[in-house]
Amino acid sequence: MSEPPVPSAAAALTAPVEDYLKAIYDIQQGGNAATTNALAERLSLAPASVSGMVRRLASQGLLEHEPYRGARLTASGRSAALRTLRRHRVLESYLATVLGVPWDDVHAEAEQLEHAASDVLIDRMARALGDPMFDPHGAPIPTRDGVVDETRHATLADWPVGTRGTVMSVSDKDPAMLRYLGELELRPGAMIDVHNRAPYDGPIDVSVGGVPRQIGPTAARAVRIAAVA
Amino acid sequence: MSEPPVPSAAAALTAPVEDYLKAIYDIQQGGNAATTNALAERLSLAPASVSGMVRRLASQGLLEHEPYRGARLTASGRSAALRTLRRHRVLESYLATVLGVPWDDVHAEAEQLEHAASDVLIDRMARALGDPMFDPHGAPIPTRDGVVDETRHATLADWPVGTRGTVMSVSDKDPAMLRYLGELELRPGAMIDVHNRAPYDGPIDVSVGGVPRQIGPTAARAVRIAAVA
DNA sequence: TCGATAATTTCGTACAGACGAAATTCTCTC
DNA sequence: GAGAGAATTTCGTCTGTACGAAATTATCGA
Repeated sequence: MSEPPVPSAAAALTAPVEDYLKAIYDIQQGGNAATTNALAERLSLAPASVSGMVRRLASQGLLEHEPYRGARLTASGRSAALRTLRRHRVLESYLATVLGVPWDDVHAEAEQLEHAASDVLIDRMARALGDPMFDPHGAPIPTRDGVVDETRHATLADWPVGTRGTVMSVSDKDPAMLRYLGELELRPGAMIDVHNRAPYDGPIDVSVGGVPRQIGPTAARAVRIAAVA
Repeated sequence: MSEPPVPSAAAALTAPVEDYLKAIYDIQQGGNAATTNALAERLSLAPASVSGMVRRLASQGLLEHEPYRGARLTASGRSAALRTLRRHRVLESYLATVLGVPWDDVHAEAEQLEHAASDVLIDRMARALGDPMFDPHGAPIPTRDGVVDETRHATLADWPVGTRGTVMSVSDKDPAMLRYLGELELRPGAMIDVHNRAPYDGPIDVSVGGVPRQIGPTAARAVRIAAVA
């Protein structure tokens, strides 16, 4: 009478689980170990909570956990993370482009909707936008089948003085920071020349699209740059 | 150090709570008592679960519960229900109109999204549509301040033989039913003449926009009609 | 090599939401 | 007015997710 458990049936993931997987992916992408504290910090949770959840996710085969060492996504965990990431970024793009939601609000809004929107709906939105490859902050949008460009670009804080570059992406984590970067015209696609960098984490002299600006190291670390093609 | 509980701070409602309130509103709107069993049926939950939740909601002031009698929304419960209903119906309208989601899918999709979308986003969507008053199934959309037309229209099953009417709305609960009604062109705005009704819940002879049709009583009860203006 | 400190895990606990089984209460009919 | 049957509630329990406090383990400097 009752449903026999089908081993391969991918039970829908809960919102918290999707958030954990996304956070782990993100931290790993940054080249760091997805350690308990790092996750707790990123998710604004107590380390004790993370410990418990990580154990559970490991037992579900979504990640591997070496105690005291951190978590690494398995193939299935990674693909779940990318599915969520795709939703998030398609939503961000759609909200910004079609509905005119401000640059600095789309992240928070997408953060909620990504757990509720169906894959078909996400695909519809993507198609309506012409299947964009990047979201409004310049982050690459995974395809339906989980393919993403994972190139890690340099940060404006590390960009060599005297060199020109294009803004590839900006971090979407902090709305206030985003507003600030927006005022400086530091959006994906902007052309940047780095003129001078004061030592000891001092301000950086740049010009953005020809306009001279000074920006601090924290803001500079939120901006990713590549050489002009 | 810790937050003192602010009595009037409207703590965000959880998705299950919003679902309960919506269901109670709906049942009351149908003129019935929001009894435990009715709620359990509507929400596909065990009666025991409903009992517990109803007690909790009563203690939060969202409804009044007379044991063994049923629940009635308080003013604040009602306004929460209408807020959710607005979200639901704006979402349905937006998905159908702008994104081309099929008539019979919008309900399920909106059911998820309604708990995640912010009020500002909903307002943006509504504005993009020109602040429509009805959703794709003809149900009235509450305004931001919780005003709705609560007129209860007659059902096609009760519509007097020999009379003409306009379809005001169709029930969105069952996708298969919706598809069927769609095939018969029974959409809001359609013109209907009722020619004959066989006794004992028999089929009804109608014409829809001039085309003769026969429909059964169950489908007829899903269609609401008003006199032509 | 030994602590001291920091990171992590364990443990007991809490709350929301759900369930089945058992107990209760209502209602309706005779 | 008394049961019978239906509706409802209570009770104990389960799962997921979170927490603080305490115990454990790792690491790094002396």
